[in-house]
Amino acid sequence: MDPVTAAPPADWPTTEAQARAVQDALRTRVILDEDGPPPGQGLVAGVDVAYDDERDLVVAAAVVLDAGTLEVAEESTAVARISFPYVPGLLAFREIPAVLAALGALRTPPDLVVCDGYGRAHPRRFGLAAHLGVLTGLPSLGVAKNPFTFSYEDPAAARGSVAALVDGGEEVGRAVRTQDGVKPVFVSTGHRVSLANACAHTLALSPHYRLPETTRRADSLCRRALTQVLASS
DNA sequence: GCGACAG
DNA sequence: ATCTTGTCGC
Repeated sequence: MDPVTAAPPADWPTTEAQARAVQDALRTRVILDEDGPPPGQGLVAGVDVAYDDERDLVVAAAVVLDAGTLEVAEESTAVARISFPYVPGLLAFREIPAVLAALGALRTPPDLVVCDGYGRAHPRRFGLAAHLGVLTGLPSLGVAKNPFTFSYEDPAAARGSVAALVDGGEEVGRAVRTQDGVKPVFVSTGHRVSLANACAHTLALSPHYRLPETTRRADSLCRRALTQVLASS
């Protein structure tokens, strides 16, 4: 399937101050008191992006898996101009236009969206997963590969072990060991999903590798799509 | 003030 | 994120 083309909204922020103001306004819409869909059922979408800084391009992929079998149900991709520089804490403004377009190109909306990065674990409690959840209305969570600026105790070595991810004395996420003896991933809630459920989803989606199948699939798809785009221009 | 900092 | 081959180990 060819990538759809995306453009940011006319009022997309230009400065860091504007972007932080958008986060402060939208964060009030995050829903934290829902458990979210049950792990192992329904459709789960993984989203990720790949960049070409030279050509100022970002390619997003959405891969929908059957949560029970982890088989691919549907895939989509989208291309956009890079709409914001990378600034820690403002990652969403770089990725969201392309990701929204990829999600919008799906025939069936998923029951849950799994993002690369953070949700509630964020300086202003409004990382990529929370932002995407609010804009789509879909339950969402974030799985990051690094602890960012947060602190945590190393979880026990066994798969399934968890430890709190702490920011200013508050548990903003969890370090989750998805494979025996392998570095944990860092899970936080996005929108309409509890932290416990977010961790359960992450484990259910990671039977064989450190990262969830959703993000592995989305990562490889957006890289392939970027290569395609570059080859055909 | 300086350094660190999701992707 | 991205630049990048072989290589150590199960």
